[in-house]
Amino acid sequence: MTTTREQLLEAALQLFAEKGFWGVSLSQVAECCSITKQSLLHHFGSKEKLYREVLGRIAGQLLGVVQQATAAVDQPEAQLVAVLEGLDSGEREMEQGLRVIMRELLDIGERAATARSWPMMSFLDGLDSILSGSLAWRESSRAERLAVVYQCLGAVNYKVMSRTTLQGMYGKTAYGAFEAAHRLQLRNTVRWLLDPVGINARGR
Amino acid sequence: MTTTREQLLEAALQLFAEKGFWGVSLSQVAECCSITKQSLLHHFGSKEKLYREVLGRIAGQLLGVVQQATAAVDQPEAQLVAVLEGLDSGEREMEQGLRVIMRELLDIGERAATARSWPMMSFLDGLDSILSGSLAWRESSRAERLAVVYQCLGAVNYKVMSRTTLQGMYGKTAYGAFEAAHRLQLRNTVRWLLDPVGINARGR
DNA sequence: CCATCTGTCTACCAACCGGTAGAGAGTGTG
DNA sequence: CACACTCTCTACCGGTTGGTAGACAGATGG
Repeated sequence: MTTTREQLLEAALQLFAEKGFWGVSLSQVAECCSITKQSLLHHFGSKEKLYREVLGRIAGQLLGVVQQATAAVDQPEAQLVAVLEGLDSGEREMEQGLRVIMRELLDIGERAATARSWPMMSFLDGLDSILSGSLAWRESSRAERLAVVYQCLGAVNYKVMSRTTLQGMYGKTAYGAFEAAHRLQLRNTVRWLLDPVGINARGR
Repeated sequence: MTTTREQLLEAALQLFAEKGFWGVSLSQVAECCSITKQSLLHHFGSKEKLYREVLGRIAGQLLGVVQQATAAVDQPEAQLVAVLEGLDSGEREMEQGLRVIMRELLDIGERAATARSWPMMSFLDGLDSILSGSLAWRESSRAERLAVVYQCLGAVNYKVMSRTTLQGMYGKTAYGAFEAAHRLQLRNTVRWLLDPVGINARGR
């Protein structure tokens, strides 16, 4: 049985993903679980704390994707692909998490003043160590690896963020074709990025 | 001389970029130009209309980047690189525009119900036609080209969105190294993506 | 000189915001 | 039974929101 607290967190995740921190009111979150705003406040103390808890959940989820990928397969290339496809699995909770993270990225500088440790740090570290394990990037600088990681993450994230829009713009079937092409394209790119033969061609 | 109206639009762009539609109040925008909220409303009628006008400006700006790139150079590869580097030029107004667009992407589904034609459509079309002009993608499907476009756009956008965060996380000098690596990496990827020799290797 | 238009202002509105205080209900636990 | 604890509730707070009504100043133009 799911506790009220958990239901609240789930509803908060969804709403924060859809409308962002400033776009969501506590009463809206509470209403989703058919309780009053004041009961919600009893559970979490403040809006900021609720948000932070949601953020923590997402961080854990992302870390889980990395751990699962590194445990499942051996080759760095396959691991990276597994992570990226994990993020792009289409699962609702994952998409919502990525949306919140993206909003968090956009909002930083505003609420960031209230010292909130960036929860994605360890996730990035995980990806970095995957890359460090590959032949192609074994002796690269951290900046170079981060650039590669960011290129992959950017491609996946931007696509996930755009899903609703693109579906509305092109229709569901056309979007399906795009999604398939994007997935294939990304996999090929990763293969190329981690191909040790191509090092010189990449101009490092 | 810049009119009050233009000053307001500029301030609105900056604030919408920083805090999003719901995070900005009309009084804040007005305060930036030292007038009252009610005077602002006199100019634009409503918050939604002000926002739409800002969005229109950004769309024009993005379109300008594409037109400038296609006018300046001939080869599709160089054109695409020019567009991407135009987006990533570091210019304040451009970064703010991209941030607003990203927020718009995230918010859609919420305010999208109020029938707002997606202003990025023609921008995407421009990139699509650049790609169509390349040897590698001349006979591809629209979905395939869109996948490539999205991969590039995603990489650039995600990096621009993350700038503040990464600078705070790694420091300014380390971020500079990352930025250089990312730029180089992206250019190499574009070169590879548009290389007609590699078509079969990409598994199409 | 008068009429019109533009821009800004003060004053105000109902609605909602995040958060507090405190009461009541239900559930163990001694 | 009595106490404590968890949860939810109603009632309320000061402050802010987007938006309206109407007055006033200054320019423009017939």
